[in-house]
Amino acid sequence: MSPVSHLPARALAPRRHDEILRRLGAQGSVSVAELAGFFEVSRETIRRDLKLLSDQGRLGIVHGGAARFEPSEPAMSLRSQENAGGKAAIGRAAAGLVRDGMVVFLDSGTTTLAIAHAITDLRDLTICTASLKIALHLCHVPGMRVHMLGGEVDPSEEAASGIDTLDAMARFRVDIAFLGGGALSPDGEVTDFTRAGAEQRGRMIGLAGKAYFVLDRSKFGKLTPLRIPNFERAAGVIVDADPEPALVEALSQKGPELIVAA
Amino acid sequence: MSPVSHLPARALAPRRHDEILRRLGAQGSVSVAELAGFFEVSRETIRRDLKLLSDQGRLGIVHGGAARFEPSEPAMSLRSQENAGGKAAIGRAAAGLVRDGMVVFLDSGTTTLAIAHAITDLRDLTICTASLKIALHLCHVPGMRVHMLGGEVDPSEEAASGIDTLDAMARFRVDIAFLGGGALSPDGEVTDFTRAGAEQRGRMIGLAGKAYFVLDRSKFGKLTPLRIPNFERAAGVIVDADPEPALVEALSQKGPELIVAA
DNA sequence: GTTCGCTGCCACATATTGCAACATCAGTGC
DNA sequence: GCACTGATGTTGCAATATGTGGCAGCGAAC
Repeated sequence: MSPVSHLPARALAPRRHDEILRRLGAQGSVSVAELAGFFEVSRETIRRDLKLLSDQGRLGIVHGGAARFEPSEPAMSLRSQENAGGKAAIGRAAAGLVRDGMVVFLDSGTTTLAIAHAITDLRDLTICTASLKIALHLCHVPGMRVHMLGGEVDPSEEAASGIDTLDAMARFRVDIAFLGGGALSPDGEVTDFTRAGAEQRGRMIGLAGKAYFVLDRSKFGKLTPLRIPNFERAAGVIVDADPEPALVEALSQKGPELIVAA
Repeated sequence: MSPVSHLPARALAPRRHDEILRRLGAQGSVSVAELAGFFEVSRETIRRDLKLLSDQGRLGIVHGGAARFEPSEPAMSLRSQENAGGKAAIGRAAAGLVRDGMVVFLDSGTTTLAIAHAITDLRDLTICTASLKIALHLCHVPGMRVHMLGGEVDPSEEAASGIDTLDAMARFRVDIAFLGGGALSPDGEVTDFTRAGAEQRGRMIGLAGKAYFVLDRSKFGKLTPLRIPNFERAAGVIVDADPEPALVEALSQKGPELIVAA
């Protein structure tokens, strides 16, 4: 029977959505049965709610309920192992572009961490980064000033991100920036996993005197969903192996110089 | 009819995964039998969960259970410190003051790092810290949001400090703050080494609902040059041993409660 | 009255789980 | 080193919970 007659007014859809999102924030996950009981509606209704919120990208649906959305990228500890040699070569090549006294921005990521290890010979650098590990490493190197950008910490990157980070970034005058990326697409463009990441990197291209992307060979020809704004204004792309000729050609059309690290 | 289920609510898969990872973070390893008992599911289910998480590279499977890869061992990093036992006791006492859902500020320092290790059992905390190591540790605990405060990194503290940090701090509504200090002076006051540190801590006393200082016994009776503004408005001082009676008396005159951790 | 959106019910598809039988592993005593 | 033993890991299968799509009832808006 329909639960109309003497029951208190049934919760409106937006009210359910608010409550669902509130619970998600509080508990990390919600179950369909639990919510159906709470709102006194059928499971189908809850599922439709979840489907809707999922389409908006506000949560991820799992069997039996929903969970906070987390873009799944392999854990940091795993990625740092992959292609360590290539990353080190990129690190050395990148370090060669840096001069004493510069203000250097280092993005989060395992390749940029390799750069952090490669620039310890330089003097009087000001480092600007959102990566916890990079900050932790470089702050112990004499003659370096490290500025940590604040923000909400993304566990998969071990770095701050979000509005506060963008905000903090804008305060610096950066001589040279090294940026990571999710992939080097076949048409010669660097793309990213998340909207926020793409935005942050695109912003930095504009802020830095010179901006280089660093991508190891495992990122070649992959596809991730988001284009990086301003990409054509980057100074270069540093890689650790020759990409496909078509990719090289496409990249040279766009503008950024291709640097292959030995 | 109300579509409420009368079945025993079974834990959602993501909830199990969160709990498993949380325990891994806290204890370093988990056993299949233990988890099966806790969730009231069969061992096979737990094994399937572990297999899944292992495929994602978030843990390693061993005979009888699972262990984590990264040796960010709480035990190791803390044991290497002086008076590790005392700090751990303070950590537990501090964790006892925190409730699920709170916004917690953790100052930099080894004693507050011990608190970070002790609060991994709690749920849905928002952590606000300037310490790189605290952020790095807690960002991997499921159900915690970590906000890193930006600023220039002080190598001796491995934490951000300075004007940007003060600025970022002021944006948060903090329920409970745990602050370090340079010394517990004989007249029952917490003092600090630097002007900036004293200022930052004094500011946080005003911002937080409750502010506790944490000081292990090695800080008793020492003298450092700077008084902490607002000290008398702090909620308490947590220590790991009974101080001199005179010091206890002086402290009780000022206001903050003295908590001696066992 | 009609249309439209939301909801609940139903039948059927799919996913997850527990059980049971069997294979392996880590100790233990000899 | 070897056999024994209890605990742990694996696999196939059946039971059950959950997901999906169609359809109809009910109000609200027009």
